[in-house]
Amino acid sequence: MHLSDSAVEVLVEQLKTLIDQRNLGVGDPLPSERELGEMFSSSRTTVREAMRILKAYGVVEVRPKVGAVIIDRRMDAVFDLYSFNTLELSRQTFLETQGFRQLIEVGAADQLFTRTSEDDISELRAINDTMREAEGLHGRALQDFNFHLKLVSIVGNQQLLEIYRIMKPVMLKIMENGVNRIKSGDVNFDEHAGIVDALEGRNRIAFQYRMSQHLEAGLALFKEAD
Amino acid sequence: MHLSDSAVEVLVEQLKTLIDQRNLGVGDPLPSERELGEMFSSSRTTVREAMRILKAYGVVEVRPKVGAVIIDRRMDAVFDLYSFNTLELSRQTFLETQGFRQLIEVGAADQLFTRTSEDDISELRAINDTMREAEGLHGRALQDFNFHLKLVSIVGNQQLLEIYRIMKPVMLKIMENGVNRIKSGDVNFDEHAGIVDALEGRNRIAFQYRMSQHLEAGLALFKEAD
DNA sequence: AGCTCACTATTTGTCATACCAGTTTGCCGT
DNA sequence: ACGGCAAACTGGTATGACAAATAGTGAGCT
Repeated sequence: MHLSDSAVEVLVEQLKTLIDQRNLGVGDPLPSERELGEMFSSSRTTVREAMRILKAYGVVEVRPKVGAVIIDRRMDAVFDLYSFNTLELSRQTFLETQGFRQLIEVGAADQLFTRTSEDDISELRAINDTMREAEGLHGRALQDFNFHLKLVSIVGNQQLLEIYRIMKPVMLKIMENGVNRIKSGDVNFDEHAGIVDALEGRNRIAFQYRMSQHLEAGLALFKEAD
Repeated sequence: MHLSDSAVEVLVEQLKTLIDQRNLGVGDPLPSERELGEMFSSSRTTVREAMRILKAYGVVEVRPKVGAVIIDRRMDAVFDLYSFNTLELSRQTFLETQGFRQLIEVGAADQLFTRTSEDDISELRAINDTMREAEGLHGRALQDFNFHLKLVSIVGNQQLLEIYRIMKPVMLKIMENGVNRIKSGDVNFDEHAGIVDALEGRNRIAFQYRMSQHLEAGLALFKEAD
């Protein structure tokens, strides 16, 4: 996939296979930097740059004298990614994320219809109420996210939940933009309410139409902004 | 946030504020490594390690012999995190992966119906033919994967494709087991053919039913194998 | 014996330097 | 004004050196 054959990136792959082959897990140590350089015929500079990548990914922790041990703080790494608040979301990031959500949340109608309970409906409405009364842009965006997260959680797929957890920071930013620049909080509240109604009544057409509209609004704005 | 005293991580923060202060956005160039070292009284080694972090975060792109420019591929970076520990992940989430596929591929019927062209249909059938004639378990599983990947690619969501790319090893394993222990290659071929027929005829009920059946088989195996 | 503490050896962190292989820039001659 | 060519610049890697940190060792004391 990677066209660039930078020695560092090659080394990262080699380290990956090393971890794989030796069946190393969390807590297991890696060889020292000089040793790795010896193993893969690279300078320590190259090894260190590769280790920086692994550290940035949150898969190794390095301490002087003790060396590198395998960890799994990838979630923290994701959080770090979005410490770059200064950067505007790129158009591509926005479109992809929103498109993905649309695919999931519109497409999950069938699963939702068979799985949603009365309690789920109540909870969705409660979250929506909370959102309307939430203070500040960030607070409303957070509740907006919680609403959609609850929807996805009803589907009951752990991996999907994990993906949403990862994408949470991006989604929050999108929602802040959406609530801020496109719709007032009340419009958002009404749209959510309509979605819940359609879900409760198992109205497939209405659900998918309203969900599409709900997600499309932000998408359209961004498309024309290009 | 981080209490880190490491010079590299300090430098990362400094670069972040530099980007902020100069109001740099996507496409803007950064000073050269030597220049940055001069600015922040650091060696080029330190600068390079900091740049590695930014690269891993997907916020800068470095073109050799030219320089670094700001980008925003943080989404890609997020999914790079999951290029690690595929084996371990797979054990935990065989069921979830299959459930996820079901969610996507059954749920994407609407998108598929509006987007699928004649050429897509032909290609799907060609892949299916290739699968029937493929040699060996692994070869058939690979073509099986290609069939489903093609389906997903029709949906046209880049992020979803990326997820499939990441899950590929897990899916291949599932498929090898499926083809090996449950169905003969011919059964698999027939199921695919039925799915393509339903897709071509825009028969929603048939498509979703057949796809569910097709994916459910592998799921059942792992349920009982557990 | 058991505990304390200083020391040693090893490892990471950072730096300075050098060289390579391309890219950009700008000057020079026409 | 323009084309071509060389110098300056840039990232990629290697090497060697030293500082800082710390796990492990072992001497010395109680």
